Amino acid sequence: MSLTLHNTKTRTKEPFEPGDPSRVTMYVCGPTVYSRPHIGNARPALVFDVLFRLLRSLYGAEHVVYARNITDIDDKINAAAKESGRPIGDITDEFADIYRADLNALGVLPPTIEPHATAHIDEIIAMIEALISSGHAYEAEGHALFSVSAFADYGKFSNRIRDDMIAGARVDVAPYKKDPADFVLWKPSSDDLPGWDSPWGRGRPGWHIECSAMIEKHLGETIDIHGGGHDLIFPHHENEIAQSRCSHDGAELARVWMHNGFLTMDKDKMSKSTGNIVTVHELSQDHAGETIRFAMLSAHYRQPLDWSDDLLAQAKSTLDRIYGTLDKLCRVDAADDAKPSEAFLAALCDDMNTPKAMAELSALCKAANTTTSDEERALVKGQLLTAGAVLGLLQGDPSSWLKGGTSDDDAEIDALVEARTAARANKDFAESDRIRDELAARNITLEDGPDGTKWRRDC
RNA sequence: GGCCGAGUGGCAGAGUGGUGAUGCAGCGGACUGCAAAUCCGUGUACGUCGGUUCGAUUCCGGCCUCGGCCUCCA
Repeated sequence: MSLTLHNTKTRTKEPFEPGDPSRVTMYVCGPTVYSRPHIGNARPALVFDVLFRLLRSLYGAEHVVYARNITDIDDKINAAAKESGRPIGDITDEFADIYRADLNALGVLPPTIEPHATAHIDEIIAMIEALISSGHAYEAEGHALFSVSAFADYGKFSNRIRDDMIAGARVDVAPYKKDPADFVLWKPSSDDLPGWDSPWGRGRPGWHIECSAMIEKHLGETIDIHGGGHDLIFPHHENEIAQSRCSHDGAELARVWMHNGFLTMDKDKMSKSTGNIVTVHELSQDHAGETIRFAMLSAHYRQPLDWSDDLLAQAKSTLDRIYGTLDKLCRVDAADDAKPSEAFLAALCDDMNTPKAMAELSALCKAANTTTSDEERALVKGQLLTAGAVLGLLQGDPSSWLKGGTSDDDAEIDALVEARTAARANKDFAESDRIRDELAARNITLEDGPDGTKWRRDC
């Protein structure tokens, strides 16, 4: 199955061809750790988790190297530290842990490498020094600045014309800049801010340089896939490209650039600065991580997605149906050589068309529920489970899913169900219906089937 | 102003130059003691105005509306 991916660089879908199929490299811009991640922050992590799983299944788990960074030096972190009076390291550690825990709850696999910016100061300084000595950057008043005029392709990636940007007057026109579009590689730190000694004095790295330095160190000069949110195309990725290519004799930084679309709430961009957010933590209080994951993947990753309670409710209903099907197959062993169906893989390999892939899941459910062949049931069960694994879904115990996990009153419910079964055996339908009504009042729904009565918790 | 992207049936959301994905919800039926689940059936959907075409939701152009980036931002 050949993989096709949309490349931001060319704005088209292209066949994916890694430089080395035995070492497929992917880098995704991770979080700046100073607050809890909101569900919008989780989209790239989730989307590229699916790509990570897909690449592992296509090239072999040992042949994919996925790096997602942690930015632990940043002015917002400094501000949070000052406000709370806590040491910066405390804050970055706490929120990095929360980030990992929140993503874990959504079924996101840990990346192969999780580089921290502060652990790569030497590499950052070395890259800046090289850029200065090659004439692509310069020092000014304790800063190191990248000279955009030294990179002829600057602006090509994000399709931006320099004069328009400067005319916008929103770039920081600092007096020490040779050109208003030049951006900071290194900036001085006052004594109360974290800083490292450098050839340009005590200071800290600019925003973009950490990614260039960490990619070079862990993945190489040219990587296969670079991902992130749509808003990072400019300036972040444009600047990364400038730094890295000028450090590497013009070698391209990434063969494929992928950018996920944004989440909205009530049609407005979800953004920390506007407060229009819901955190992963909050969502996880009321919804299973798998429901949240399913909801996120129900739209194509490049499309905008309006996040709402209704979206989550629909995701839950659909998952209930699939798990209900799997529950009916509980006595069937999945086929030994199980693998996802061709149609499912074809959908995912078409630029990660998760909605279409999920439609295939429904087709499999229908097949399972209509066939009379045990052989086909085994086949379909295997296809459902292996397809689910690529999406990071459906790996839970179906019965447990339907019951909403384990609860203190499970035994009591089981007892009532047994009592009802006894009543039904005696044709005492008044009593059996009374028990069912009693359970219904507690959001318990019963299903009488060939394997006896099953129950599930609706919420 | 420049640059992106989007407008699909009650909702979500794929896709395609010509037989109306898929899920949720609704309706009818089968099944069931009755339900539930499941299955079967059921919807004259593609912002708008033109153009190309035998034929356009799908291609081209104009327009309208909405969102994003151009400053930190997933």
